[in-house]
Amino acid sequence: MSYRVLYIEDEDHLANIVKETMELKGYMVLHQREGLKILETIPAFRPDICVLDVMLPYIDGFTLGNTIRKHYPSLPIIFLTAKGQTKDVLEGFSSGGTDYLRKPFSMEELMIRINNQIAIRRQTPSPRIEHKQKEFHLGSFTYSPDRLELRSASGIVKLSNREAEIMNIFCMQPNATIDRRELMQIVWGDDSYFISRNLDVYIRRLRDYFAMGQGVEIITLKGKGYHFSVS
Amino acid sequence: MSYRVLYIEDEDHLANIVKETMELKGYMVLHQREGLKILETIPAFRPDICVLDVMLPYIDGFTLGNTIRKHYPSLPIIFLTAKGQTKDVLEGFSSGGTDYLRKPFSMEELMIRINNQIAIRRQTPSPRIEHKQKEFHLGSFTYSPDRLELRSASGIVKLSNREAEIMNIFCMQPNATIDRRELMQIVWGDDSYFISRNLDVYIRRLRDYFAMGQGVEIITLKGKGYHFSVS
DNA sequence: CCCAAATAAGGTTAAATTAGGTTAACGAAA
DNA sequence: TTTCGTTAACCTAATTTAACCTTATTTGGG
Repeated sequence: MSYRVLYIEDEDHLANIVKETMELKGYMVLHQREGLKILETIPAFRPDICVLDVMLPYIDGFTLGNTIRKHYPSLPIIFLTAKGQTKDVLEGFSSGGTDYLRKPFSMEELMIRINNQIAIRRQTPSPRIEHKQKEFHLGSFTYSPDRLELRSASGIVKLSNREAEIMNIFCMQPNATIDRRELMQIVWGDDSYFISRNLDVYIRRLRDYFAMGQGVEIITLKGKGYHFSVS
Repeated sequence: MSYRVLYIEDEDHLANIVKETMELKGYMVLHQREGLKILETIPAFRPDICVLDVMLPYIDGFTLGNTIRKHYPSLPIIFLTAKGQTKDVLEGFSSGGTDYLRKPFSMEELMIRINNQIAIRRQTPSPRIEHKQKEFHLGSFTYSPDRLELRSASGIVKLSNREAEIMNIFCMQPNATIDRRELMQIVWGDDSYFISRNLDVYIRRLRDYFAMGQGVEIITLKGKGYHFSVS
């Protein structure tokens, strides 16, 4: 089983190196440049661990850590702090960090600490991340993520795993733009060409389902992603 | 309240510095030069955390860590490793360490990590002691893990050992995704092809049972595992 | 500055693959 | 000898791959 790492880092160069190394070790990594939408990303991606840079635009890492801790008390968080900032480290732990690493760090060191945090957490029988909502009302449809069911006047459709994963992401952000690459990253852990055709197939299926009722539409934003339009 | 640190270190000079610094910070420290009698020391001293040097006479730190972990699964252990010994570190974590520090370390760093480990442990409500529930109410069913019985309006089904093992795992995480490989690892200690067909057989049997009532469903998440849907 | 060709992005459909499901039968333990 | 767990052969459905199609966006000539 491959573990899922949510990694927030604004420096692209560093991020790419770290991401690739982690992927080589068999982890599924979702990298984002800032944490504004983290409360939507977490239930969609269901990470086993978060790795947060501390210096981030918009929201700093510690604030982010606090937010995560509030909603997901048992999700491990590793902070990446700038060197020589002990005060920061203390603040980091008080804001819910379970470990930290000073920059510059070796990948080896990071991997060890990630493995360790996941191992510690797995010993404790802790609840996995669940969908916060039991049901979503979308136009003339009702979607239940627990039962993977899409209900409407014309009947019940059982969604497959992949179909449901995409639905879950859409439901987190109704009437918003969902980035195509990000979507692929979350569902397939990859955004290559073949996955891309693959996503198309599933979008097609969802559109078929939604055509059986009213009020929901998946609108293509070419070059960007999809707009999940719900009324 | 002052926390209690059990500190095993054979270098007297270093040990004194560390001990004194910790005491200045208000910790109660018991320092010993080797770990031969650790299983007598722990219940007597009741430490909140153990700090173990790795290079020790008679018994090395990792072996010691293993022993401690066996008897006190939730007691945090910090290893102090010689520099440049990554292999050792990995071994250390697998032998139950919860953190480690490379020599030479700063006292500040050690204090931070000790505090953090104690804090983490305090957060965990009932650390690692499995709380076995007497009965689970699942839809129109009642499952009793003690009696291996699944009761519903249509009668009582006696579950076999294997059936119950799988049920137990499902009941720990209702409405969550259970990884297929992980499930096989837990029940059979193996996730090979034949085990896989085997699991299918048992899933089938459980599904048959649940078909006799309502509110419980085992949903396949292809490529992932199962979703134990309970209402 | 406009329009058509070129190109890139996404859509459709069906075949291929792989993961999982079903059923029956066999053998070991109780 | 009955129950349970495993193996095996065969079946079904989700997912991926592939080939081909359509539409938006870009580009460059007039």
